Amino acid sequence: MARPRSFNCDEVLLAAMKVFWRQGYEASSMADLMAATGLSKSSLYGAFGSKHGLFLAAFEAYRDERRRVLHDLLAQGPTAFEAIAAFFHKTVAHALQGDRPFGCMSCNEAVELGPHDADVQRLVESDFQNIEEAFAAALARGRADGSIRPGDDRARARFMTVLVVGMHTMIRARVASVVLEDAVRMLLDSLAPPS
Amino acid sequence: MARPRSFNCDEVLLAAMKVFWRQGYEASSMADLMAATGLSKSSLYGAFGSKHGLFLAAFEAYRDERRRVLHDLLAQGPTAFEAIAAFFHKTVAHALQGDRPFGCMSCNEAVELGPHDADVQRLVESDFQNIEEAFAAALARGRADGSIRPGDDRARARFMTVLVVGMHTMIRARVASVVLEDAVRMLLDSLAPPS
DNA sequence: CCCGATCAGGACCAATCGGTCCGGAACCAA
DNA sequence: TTGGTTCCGGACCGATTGGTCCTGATCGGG
Repeated sequence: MARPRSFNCDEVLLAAMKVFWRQGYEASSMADLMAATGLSKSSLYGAFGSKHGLFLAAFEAYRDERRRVLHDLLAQGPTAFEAIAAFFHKTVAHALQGDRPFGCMSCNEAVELGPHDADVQRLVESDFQNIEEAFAAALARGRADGSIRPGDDRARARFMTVLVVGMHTMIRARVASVVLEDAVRMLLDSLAPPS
Repeated sequence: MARPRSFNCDEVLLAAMKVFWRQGYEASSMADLMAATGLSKSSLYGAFGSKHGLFLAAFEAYRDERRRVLHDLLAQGPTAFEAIAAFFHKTVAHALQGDRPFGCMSCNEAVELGPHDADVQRLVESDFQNIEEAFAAALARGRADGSIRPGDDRARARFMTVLVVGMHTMIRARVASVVLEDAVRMLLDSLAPPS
């Protein structure tokens, strides 16, 4: 045929995703995206059609990647309780780290584009659903290994999802980390088996 | 002297606040604000100096108003537990209502401007602090009237703050209300005194 | 070899943005 | 009445935006 694509689509989407994640959709200009991806405007429009198309592709990549990481994190560790504890502590630690106080891209875009963009709303919803399912799976494991107090696991998974969303929003606001630590402690207390 | 101000500053700020609340800062144009406030561009710039100045004034009005409402809501009712339960149920009901799925302005601006605007970050932080204090006061009342299980009230107030922030973000994303209801139920279960 | 596709890069466009300025009408105190 | 102030509304500005189009160089399969 002819000359093939000379760039890696996944790497381009990853670079674009970082820009959108940090700055949001409207605040990210095509110039920013060209610089971050290393591609020319012609190539970006040729491959993704529009800024919005590039955004949706990058957002979808974010969601899929996050789903993988989340399931992996919550599946490891000796017990489900310890996996959950490690996950939340790591989330708080990221907030302290300072170089990445960008929160969660789904939360950010739920706020910015959610009310006006059905495609984005759908992706946000599926990401939140993924989080809930990952927690539900971890709670099921906890029920099996006895590391978590018995309870309504579906409701608890939803509860934890809301908590994670709130934490990420507050991380982006650079709230004092002690607030997050206290919240995590309260959650873990409610999950720990009765002594 | 000369001709006095012919508009009510509070009403203007309230109108501007609604626009910013729903659309965010960047997505709100001066034309939107002129239409909502009923003032001309000249008057707006004369009174507030800039779009950013108008925004900060409107945001501050939001924070102050919210502080009042929150303390009032959590102080009424026969017991602290019932006041807290009513507050969370009302929050969820607002999400169902449909005509106001705008979430919380502080959460929205924490996401949009928080990372880049120190003034906004300060206002967001103080709003979150106000929420925490309102919950702390309610928990103290609950300790006195025996309607709430004893525990670490400061940590619990922070926990509830994170939860509220998460709920508002998810409300803006138009998430299924059952998720919020489950989360509220889990919270109230953890606050209810042992039977 | 050579056609067809992809690349970079810049010219260019219409639209929108926040902000400034000006003219004239409205208003009130002195 | 007069002078200072506020109001509106529109003209105007420079900057930036997403998007289109074109040129030319580059590359690879038939």
